[in-house]
Amino acid sequence: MKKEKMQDKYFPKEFEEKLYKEWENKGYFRPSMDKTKEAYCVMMPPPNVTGKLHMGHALDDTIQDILIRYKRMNGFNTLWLPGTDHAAISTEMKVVQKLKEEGKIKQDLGREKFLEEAWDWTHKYGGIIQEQQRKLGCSCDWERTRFTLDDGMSDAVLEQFIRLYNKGLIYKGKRMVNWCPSCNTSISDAEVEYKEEPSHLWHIRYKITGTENEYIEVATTRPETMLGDTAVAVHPDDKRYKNLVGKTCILPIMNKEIPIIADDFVEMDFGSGAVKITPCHDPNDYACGLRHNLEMVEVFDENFKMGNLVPELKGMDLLEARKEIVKKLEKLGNLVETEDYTHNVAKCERCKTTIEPKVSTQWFVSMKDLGKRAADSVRADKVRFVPKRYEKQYFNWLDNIQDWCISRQLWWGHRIPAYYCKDCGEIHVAKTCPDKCKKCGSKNLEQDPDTLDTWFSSALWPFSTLGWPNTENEDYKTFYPTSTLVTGFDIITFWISRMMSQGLELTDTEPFKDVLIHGIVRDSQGRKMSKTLGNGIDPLDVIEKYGADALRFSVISGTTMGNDIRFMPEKLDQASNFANKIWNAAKFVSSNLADEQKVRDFCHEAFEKNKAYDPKMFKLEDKWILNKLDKLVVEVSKNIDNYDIGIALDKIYNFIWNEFCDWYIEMVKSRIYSDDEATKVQVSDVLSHVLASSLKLLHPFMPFITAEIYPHLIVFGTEDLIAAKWPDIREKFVFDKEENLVEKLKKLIVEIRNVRAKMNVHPSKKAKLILVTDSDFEELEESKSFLEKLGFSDEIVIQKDEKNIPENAVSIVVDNIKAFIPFDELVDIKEEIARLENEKARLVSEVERGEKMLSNPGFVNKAPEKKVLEEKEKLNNYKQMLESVEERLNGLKK
RNA sequence: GGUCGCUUAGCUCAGCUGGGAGAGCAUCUGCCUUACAAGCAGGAGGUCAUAGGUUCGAACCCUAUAGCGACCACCA
Repeated sequence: MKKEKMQDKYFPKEFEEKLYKEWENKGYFRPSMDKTKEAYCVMMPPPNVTGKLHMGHALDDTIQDILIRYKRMNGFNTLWLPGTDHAAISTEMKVVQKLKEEGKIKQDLGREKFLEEAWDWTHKYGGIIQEQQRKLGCSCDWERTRFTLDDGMSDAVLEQFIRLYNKGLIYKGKRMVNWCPSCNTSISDAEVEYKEEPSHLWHIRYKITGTENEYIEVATTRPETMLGDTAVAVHPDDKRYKNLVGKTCILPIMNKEIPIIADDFVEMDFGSGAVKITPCHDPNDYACGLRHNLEMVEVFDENFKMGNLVPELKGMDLLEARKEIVKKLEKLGNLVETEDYTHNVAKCERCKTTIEPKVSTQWFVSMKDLGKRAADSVRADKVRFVPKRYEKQYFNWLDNIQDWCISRQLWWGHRIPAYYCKDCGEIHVAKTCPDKCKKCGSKNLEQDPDTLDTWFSSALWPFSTLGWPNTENEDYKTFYPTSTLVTGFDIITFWISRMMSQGLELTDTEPFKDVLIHGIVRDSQGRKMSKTLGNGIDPLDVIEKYGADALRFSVISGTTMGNDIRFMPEKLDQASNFANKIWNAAKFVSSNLADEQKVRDFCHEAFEKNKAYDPKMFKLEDKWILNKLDKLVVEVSKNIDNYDIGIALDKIYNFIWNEFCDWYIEMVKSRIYSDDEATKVQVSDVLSHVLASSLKLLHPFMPFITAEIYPHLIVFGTEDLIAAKWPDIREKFVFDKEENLVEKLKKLIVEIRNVRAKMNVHPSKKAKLILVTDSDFEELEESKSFLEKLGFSDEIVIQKDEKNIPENAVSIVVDNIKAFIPFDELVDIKEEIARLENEKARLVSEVERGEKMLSNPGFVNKAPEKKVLEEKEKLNNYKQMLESVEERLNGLKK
């Protein structure tokens, strides 16, 4: 079969899309479901259904794709399951916004119509990201795509809710929750972020009841809440206020008598040491209020405007009211001081609105036991975090966990499966509405209007996607628990800890074995990419310009797991230069291969099966590259297994560029162009094998270019690289000796070149090269052709002793090889002596260092034996070299 | 406030369990050598933040300090 000629230039756009379609059509993304193979499964963290791909996804997806492709090539039954998340608040906000633009509001529309709108929205904008993931080359099984609001997934959520409820782990309770006045819903602690804002600390004095001029001073950042104060608290040990505890004071403006109480949550050192207690509008105050059985007075109305406590302020915006109240207090003489103060303000993660604490009835998951189990499991090493340090963040969260508020006052999401009897109030938790109340028999039942936190369904992702609660289906049995979870550190608390706790509770096992944490992608200045800064880089623009392979390379090369990545556009140049280099090398190799059948007949299969190499088949440089390649395969495999994918990629990069292209191809060019067919067949075979193997190693990282090139080579098995077998791992490197020799010769060549440059020898001036060596004699004989590359020697003579060396020859020593180049009249003896003196000085210091090390009893006794032997050998080499240099020097000086 | 991380070449970053400092880009020198000038061959450039300690030996382990960053908690 004649191979098609490769395109002249590397244009990724010309084949990336074509290849992807081909892979998808041929079903390569589907798991093999071969029961004899070990399963490997990755669940893609579901992006927001209406989201777009950003650099974070590009990184996350690339890592996962690398793992999946690697495992696939290693014969695993691989499943990478993609999907999207309904993203409750985020999507609902967008739909509300859209309605607003049409002049409609959610409540007028009604629940059913609103949900229709939301589904329309989802269908319209959903799936964009999945198209983008295809462009990136993600080899996930699209046929198994899941959406968190799918029927199956919804059923899993109901099952989860009911099971936890029946076990008493879900309860409904009145609590102080974080309330977002803009989203109009409660949100969980994890959805709150804090932002420093400049503000003031107002010091206000409350008059002690029954006194004329005695006050107690409190400090607050929110004077507008003082209307709802129902106590003043001091620390029980605070001597300043000891005598006041139990007395009462007068709340200004309201002119209300409130108690002074002692509670040890008060910090004596802060402010005045006395705190006003507003149970309805501060979490600490609320807790304190419950402890002391204080009156609960709401200051605000349900829209977070001022309530009716002071009629003239009714309906006023909170910040306005703050000013008014401060004015009033000042007038009344109760304002003591206004201090500048920056404090952390709670903000809604989604819409950045200031969060208000609010007492309301919500559903909670009791997290204490669940959290402990999740933490213990990682402590017992049932799940491995990579890098390990992120375990601490995980523990930190779980060890201090609060109950999880899961109800949201939204419509877009899984509706809480709780039905209330309107007659007797009985709660029924069930998948569908019961016919009648189990207590009073009334048929007047109504479902809870609230929906569940998005993360409640996400917590089930590793198993609900596989068909749970049906644990008998093939996918669940095969792929659960999953293998590796890949995600960013920002989501450890939101997601990982919850998947762990829910997974352990509902499936009785850890949902994954490894957790691979990566950093975030920052801009070139190290800033977070954000919409407001406008510094985001659109991965699609990058793909358009440089190709997906370059993008993938740029986020993986030279990075470490868990560390942030600064995105340097220069790296894209490096990446596409690399791709171009590969392209050209492949073009060269493929167009110069000998007849395919002859190559196959020759010895090609020796590479494919784990056979020992036949040394007679190869030239020195072949052995060198083969040995290097085999070592590379071992190292890269090990690196990927350890998730050191950045290191793995850089090793492949270095091998292909520096070893294969710049040395091997250059070295064998004369053989490639040879008229002798046997020579050509031989070198074609090695060229094709080494390049094809490198492409295999590189394929997980840069799938497109590798797959495009691969069929142009002479390969065994499938021509579709995505399904090719990972290169064999050889136990023994039989050509270590040859590799070593070539490295020496490479050094020698460099040295010789330097000497020539130094001596100003014209390139056209040829010379004789005499190599003297005690060992490796045969190999040196064999390496004559290798050395011919030097190009300046008329003649290469190899001998065992230093006979017939002309006096004026320049000498170069590399390990146990001595080279002499008689430059005839060209050699300036003085310069040569100077050069040798330099060389001698270098060697003396090396010998000194070696001797010092080896005469050090600590080193000899404590260092690993291998290391000591290495050092000994090195020292011997240096000594020999030194001897030879000295000899030569003495000869010249005479 | 608690926890964690980072500090290595001009820039961006690697450096596995301690055993002679690395890559890419930038820069300098010489090459338009028929795969590739998006290239080739060479070179220069580092007290591995600082100060102590452990060790025969420290970029790596320990302690402290400084600068930067992240996460958690939140103080009214």
